[in-house]
Amino acid sequence: MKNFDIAKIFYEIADLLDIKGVQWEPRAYRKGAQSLENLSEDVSDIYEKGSIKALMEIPGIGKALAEKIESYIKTGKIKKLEELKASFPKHFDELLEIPGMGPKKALLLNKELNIKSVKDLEKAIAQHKIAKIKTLGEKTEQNILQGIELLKKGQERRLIGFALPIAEQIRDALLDKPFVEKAVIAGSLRRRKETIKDIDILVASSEPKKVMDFFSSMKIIKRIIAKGDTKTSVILDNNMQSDLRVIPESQLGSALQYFTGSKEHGVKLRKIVVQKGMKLSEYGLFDRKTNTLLASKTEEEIYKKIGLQYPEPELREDNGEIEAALKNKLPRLVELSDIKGDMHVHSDYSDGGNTIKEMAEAAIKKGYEYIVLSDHSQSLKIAHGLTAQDLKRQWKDIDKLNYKNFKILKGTEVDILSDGDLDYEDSLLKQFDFVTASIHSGFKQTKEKITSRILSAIENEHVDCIGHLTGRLINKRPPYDLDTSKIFKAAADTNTFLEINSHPVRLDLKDTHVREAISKGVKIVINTDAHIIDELDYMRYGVFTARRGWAEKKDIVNTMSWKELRL
DNA sequence: GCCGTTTTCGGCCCGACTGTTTTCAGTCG
Repeated sequence: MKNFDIAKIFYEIADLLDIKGVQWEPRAYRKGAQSLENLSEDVSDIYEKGSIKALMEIPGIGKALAEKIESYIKTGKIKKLEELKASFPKHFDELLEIPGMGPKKALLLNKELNIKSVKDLEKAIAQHKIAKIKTLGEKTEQNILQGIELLKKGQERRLIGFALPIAEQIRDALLDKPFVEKAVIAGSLRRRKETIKDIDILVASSEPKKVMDFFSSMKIIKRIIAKGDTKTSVILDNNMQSDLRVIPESQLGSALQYFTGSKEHGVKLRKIVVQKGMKLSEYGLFDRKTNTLLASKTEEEIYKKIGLQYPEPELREDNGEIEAALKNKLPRLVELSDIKGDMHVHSDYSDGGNTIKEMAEAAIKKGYEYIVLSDHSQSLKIAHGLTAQDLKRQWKDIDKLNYKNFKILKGTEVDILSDGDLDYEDSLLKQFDFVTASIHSGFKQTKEKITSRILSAIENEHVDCIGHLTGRLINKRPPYDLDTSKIFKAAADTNTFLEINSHPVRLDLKDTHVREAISKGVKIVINTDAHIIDELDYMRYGVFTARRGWAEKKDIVNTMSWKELRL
């Protein structure tokens, strides 16, 4: 679909126009881009049916943007972007990726210190030049430095929500080939870590050369680092590294065990193997004395022969899973198919991109029994937070939508305000079926203050759940300072649920929090916080996080039907 | 650059937070 490619270009144009100091236009491009992303139909199809005129029917697309879409469909290029790019130094737009760096600061730095790239900027900071600029200062210099560090980390490790779809695309392309028997994603992606450094793929095939040739000629590959009989390493066009290994199908299990990791899990596992008079490598499990092959085809066989319960990949971090497996005490992890509803979704009543009806019908398609419509509360003006009057209208709308075997529950994502009060009165809160309370302001308050804000929300009898507890945005914003153990205890005591927000940039609670919370008796809800129907698909990332936190079905609230929930 | 009238120009979500400038500009969501 071309929609997303064009949207990306529009976003780029918007950024560059921002640097130029152009007013309003960037907003128009961003709006147009968003609109394209929300479109279910391919723009090329729309264009073919009714040319420019049909394109202009799309909200946020006028004559100018429609012409640019036409140009992209016809030529694969948009002249305006090329021209804008040409008017800036080559890596100048990278500066905007630094958190806290906007167009104005970037332009100022360029003017005062001739800074053209992140590299130039680092040099200037090392020489302490930023602090000396009139309108900037010591703090700003430090903040920029931290921003650069965060940015670099971000480049090292990409979000699983970014990496997994790419890995799946490569895997599926391989599976399509007749000379590929099996293709599996391994490494940290298979363990479902929240961030990923490179993409590891294993292929079972008896024709390794053909596999390597196909892989290294794929379109998304930018550069080949190494290419051999069993292993090929490449750099993808998104700058991630990807390693492909080819083995005979008979060794897929041992190879998968080896290349899934983690390293620590493997080390400890092999220690036990040695104690038992065996040896384990990527080629198989062997008897140490006779060198006879004991197992290699599947991971299940291998773990069984070692005398261990099979650990799901998400558990393999040497966090006690080997000890538990020896005693046959591994948890039976929750699965995506256990999820019966999404308890935190938005609609176009606040800042969502789809109507209640559209969200509901997308949820029905996923096989859910319910959603909890949880639009923002009144103080969050930026997101069109709902007033009590808006809610009355919304509830009427919900009541009109009456589905068989599917329920739209009346909820809210109510703001926990800076002073700790909730954004709605108790008399209103009690009318909701389900109340999620979240923080969207005052991120930099002291640990005591933020903790007490959350504790008071937890203690409110009408609050059912706390949304994205720590507020972190992976690689972008650190979590706020919190006393999580106090919070987990209070949540358990009051039977207030904690959310795993499944958005790949949040994953909040994170895996380790989940495990701790569950051990203290806290119940967890896995939500997507979807603002458009496509984001309902984020559910799997939340489930991954729950599994990495050793969560079972019984720990997860939304594995229950809405009747069991008794809302 | 889009949209919707007041029908061809003027408005476009706006408040919190930060740092530094002392009365506000830049960034974020």
